Amino acid sequence: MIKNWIREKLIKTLDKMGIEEIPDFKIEIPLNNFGDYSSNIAFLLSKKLKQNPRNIALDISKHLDDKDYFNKIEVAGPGFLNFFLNEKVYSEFLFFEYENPQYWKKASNIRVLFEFASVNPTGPITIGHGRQAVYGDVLCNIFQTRGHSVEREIYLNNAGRQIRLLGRSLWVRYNNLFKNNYDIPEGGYKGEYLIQTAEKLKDEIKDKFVDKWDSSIADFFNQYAFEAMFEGMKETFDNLSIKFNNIFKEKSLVDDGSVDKVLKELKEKNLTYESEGALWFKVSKFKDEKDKVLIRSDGYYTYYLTDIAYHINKYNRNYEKAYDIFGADHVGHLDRMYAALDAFDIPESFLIFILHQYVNLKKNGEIIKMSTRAGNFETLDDLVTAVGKDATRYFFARFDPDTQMLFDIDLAKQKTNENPVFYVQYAHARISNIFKNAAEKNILFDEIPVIKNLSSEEEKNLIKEIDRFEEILDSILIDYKINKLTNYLESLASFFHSFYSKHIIVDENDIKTTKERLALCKAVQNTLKGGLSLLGVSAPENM
RNA sequence: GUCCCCAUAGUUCAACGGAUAGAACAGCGGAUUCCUAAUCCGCAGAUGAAGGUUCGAUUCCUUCUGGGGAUACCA
Repeated sequence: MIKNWIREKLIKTLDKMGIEEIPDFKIEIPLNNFGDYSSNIAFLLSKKLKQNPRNIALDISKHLDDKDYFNKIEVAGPGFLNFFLNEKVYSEFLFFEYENPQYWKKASNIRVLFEFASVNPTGPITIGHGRQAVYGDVLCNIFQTRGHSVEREIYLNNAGRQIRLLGRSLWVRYNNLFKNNYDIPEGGYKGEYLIQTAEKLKDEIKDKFVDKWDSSIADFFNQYAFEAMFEGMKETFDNLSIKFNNIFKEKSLVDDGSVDKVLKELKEKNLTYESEGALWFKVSKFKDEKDKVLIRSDGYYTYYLTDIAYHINKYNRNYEKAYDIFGADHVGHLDRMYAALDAFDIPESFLIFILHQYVNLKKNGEIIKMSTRAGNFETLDDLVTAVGKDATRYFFARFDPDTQMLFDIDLAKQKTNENPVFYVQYAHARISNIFKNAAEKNILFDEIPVIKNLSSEEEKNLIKEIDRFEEILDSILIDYKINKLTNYLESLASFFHSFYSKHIIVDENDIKTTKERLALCKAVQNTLKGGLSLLGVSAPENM
């Protein structure tokens, strides 16, 4: 990276000047005429050296004399160091890019687990869930490409209370088909999708369970409903190209005794007690939180209990780290989970929670609340059908996970051209076309030329922008804000479109410059393609 | 009440504590004998309020206001 190269030059220079303990300074791409790159180092040194920043900057600029690479080093304003680079630097970077087409990919050596999209399998995936599914998938892609061996896992709650409510709700719908009126239970699922499932079931078993109900019939309905819902989920994820390495079912933890083992150990450690007929875990012993129920007074295990067993299971699978991606409603879950891990001597650093805010939907100009239970929601499938996979994925990836997003459904479904994904894709397609055009004129792009004529603002901007790619990816590893990637691609595309409209790229009268510009186009295209592929969005040759 | 996120242009979003707060859409005005006008160029338009820290604050701290979430024997 060019930035790192300047950073090293600066550090060496400071060393030469006898300055020790160099603070963590910045190299930035400044606005307008403040050079190609600039640094704030002088401000940070000013306190220590008890000099005004301007003088320090002047001093550094005198010592940093590398005429081969810097055309000019300027001290500006209160003490910024502004670097004007020689074309040679750009040329070398482009050459490197060309020699290593996917230079941003790092070998995967850190084994991590990502859990995301663990929605309750009690109905169709909603648009709200779509945000998390896309978010998780893209984040995994970025971790994977920057040196992590990522496993994607989805956890399905198929053992607890809601699956029973779901089963019973299905049974009611099934009976309704035979004109038997039963009511959907309190807290049950009222969405119409269960009617369709009931119809399918009716075809299969006819009137076998009409007016009949016992625990084994309940098990049958629970299982049938779960499988049906899960099939639907898989299809939805498939349509968005979201795949999981592991599908982890809550029930397996009950069946293989993991949950009982957790209970036994907690009891042995004297970390549980009974109260009001329920079994509680002493969360307050570890965190400033209320104690929590593990087993309800009606005998059902809580989500919390099975989730403890689940995370112990994760830990025993020897990942370097486990990441849980949850919606904002899970904030309360964090400290409880850490308390439980603590009880089993699992370090907090093993588990990282990544929370994202909700999606608010706007329909017919009104903001609506979604509820799977009430049967009042918009499905993700409808959205994908209406606008396509690329636009859906790009749209969700585009928002800062920490902010609530307002999603205007009508707008999204109709005016798909408003989605900036097309802007980025168009830049890619345009470049493909340039190469087609060059080939038609028999200008071959075989090897990268020595860059000598790329000195316009547009060309330098493009190279600098390409150079930012790795930096953007790495910063996402730290703050998990994947919207930086879409921002970046839009910016790169914008620089390209601007360059394109000002310069003729394929020019038969100037083969030399043409080849250099083709090299630049190749690098832009390569980066666009790389970024889009991390987003799971296609990079079309034609539009 | 307490805790967690958020508040930027008419709208939807940007901006590792840096110089003149960027885009997109909407609005207004331009550009195509030449590689795709799904584009480009120009105009107009914004940091919720009040303090504080700093050479410098949209960014950090405090208070307030407004929105969302949590505070379940829901998951």
